[in-house]
Amino acid sequence: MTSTNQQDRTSTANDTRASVFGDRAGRAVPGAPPYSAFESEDCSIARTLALIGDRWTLLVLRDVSNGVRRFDDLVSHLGVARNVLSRRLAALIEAGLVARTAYRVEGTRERHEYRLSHAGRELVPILLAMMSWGDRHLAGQDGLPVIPRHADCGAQVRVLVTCEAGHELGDRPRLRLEIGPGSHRRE
Amino acid sequence: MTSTNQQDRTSTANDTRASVFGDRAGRAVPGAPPYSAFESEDCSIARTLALIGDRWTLLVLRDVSNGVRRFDDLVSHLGVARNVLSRRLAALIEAGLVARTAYRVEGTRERHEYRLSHAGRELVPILLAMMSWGDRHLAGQDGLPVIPRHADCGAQVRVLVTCEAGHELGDRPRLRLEIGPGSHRRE
DNA sequence: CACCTGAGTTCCATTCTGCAACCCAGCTGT
DNA sequence: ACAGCTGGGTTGCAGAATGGAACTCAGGTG
Repeated sequence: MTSTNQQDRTSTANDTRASVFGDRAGRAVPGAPPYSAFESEDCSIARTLALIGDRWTLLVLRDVSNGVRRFDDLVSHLGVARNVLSRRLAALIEAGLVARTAYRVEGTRERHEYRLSHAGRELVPILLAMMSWGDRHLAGQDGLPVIPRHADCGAQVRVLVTCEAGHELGDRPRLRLEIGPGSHRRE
Repeated sequence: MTSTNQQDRTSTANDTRASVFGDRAGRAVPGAPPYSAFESEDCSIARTLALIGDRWTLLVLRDVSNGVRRFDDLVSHLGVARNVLSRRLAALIEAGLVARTAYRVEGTRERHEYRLSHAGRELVPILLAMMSWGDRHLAGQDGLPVIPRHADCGAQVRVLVTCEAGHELGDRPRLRLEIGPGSHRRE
């Protein structure tokens, strides 16, 4: 309360229940319930993290997407414990992010390799966003470790936040979150 | 070996040491050392994950960026244990992603709140990329939990992968990784 | 002066990770 | 035929991270 100038009709227009996100003033749309009034689990970020948010999974996906496809290669490149890798891969296969396929090199016995599924491949933008942030904030004095390029034209690749009206929102996008139908109130 | 047709001059042109990333054929540029020949830690993804890659940190950042700024509010909204939150916040402050500031509401005693620093705000694209992936692959039948909009124009926001030549790379970008000066060979 | 609240700490029980050893199935060389 | 190697794991145990609940502490209130 103590709000001067309150127009307070419980909503701005047809109850969008908007909240702030990356705001500057820290003020929600007046009258709208705050973000914290909705379940923390009703969130695509939370659900995605439940799948890939442990210490190794994203590194496994990074390596698999970079052509490191075999169990022992992953163990030796990542330094992950074998049992942990085994469990992670099983979970990724279960979730449909990775496919385990058999192949035979001719004269050798059958082997397995791991590849990203389509859904797994769609995680690449997340990896790119992390790479970009790390490049800006955690690069050593040697320069960038890795430069991602467009496979077709060779130009450097980056992640942009844009809106459907065509604006480019920059590195620290100022957003307003609209609570959608998939959110539920707490308590 | 057993490679037919090897042109094998240890590099394509001036030693770009390129590797594949999100490829389709699984073949590295001929002659270039594979991705796995370089240290896994020389990677902005790995460094970023070392900072924010645990079970709670990204959710804390999500909540803080959404205006949930106080310790007890975070505990109750996230369901995180108090000691864990305490340690996470300390680490985030230490890393410069979050600032802890005192404020006083008038007549009450001094309180603290957590806000994202500029560097912390720059993590928002990572959160958006995760949200977008989760929206596509893990949405319930109720619809999207949350819709991010441009604070200025209200249009829906999305994350795009583009290259500097102006191409749009789509949801499953096909990349080629160039090993940069910040990478070091293993062994 | 007793009580409340926000913001943490401290102390354990449980769970997850790391390490090393072991296992097993196909080849391969002798 | 059989010992050895290699890829691809599983098992068992020690140590680290997490969850839960109780305790602390300071400032403000009735």
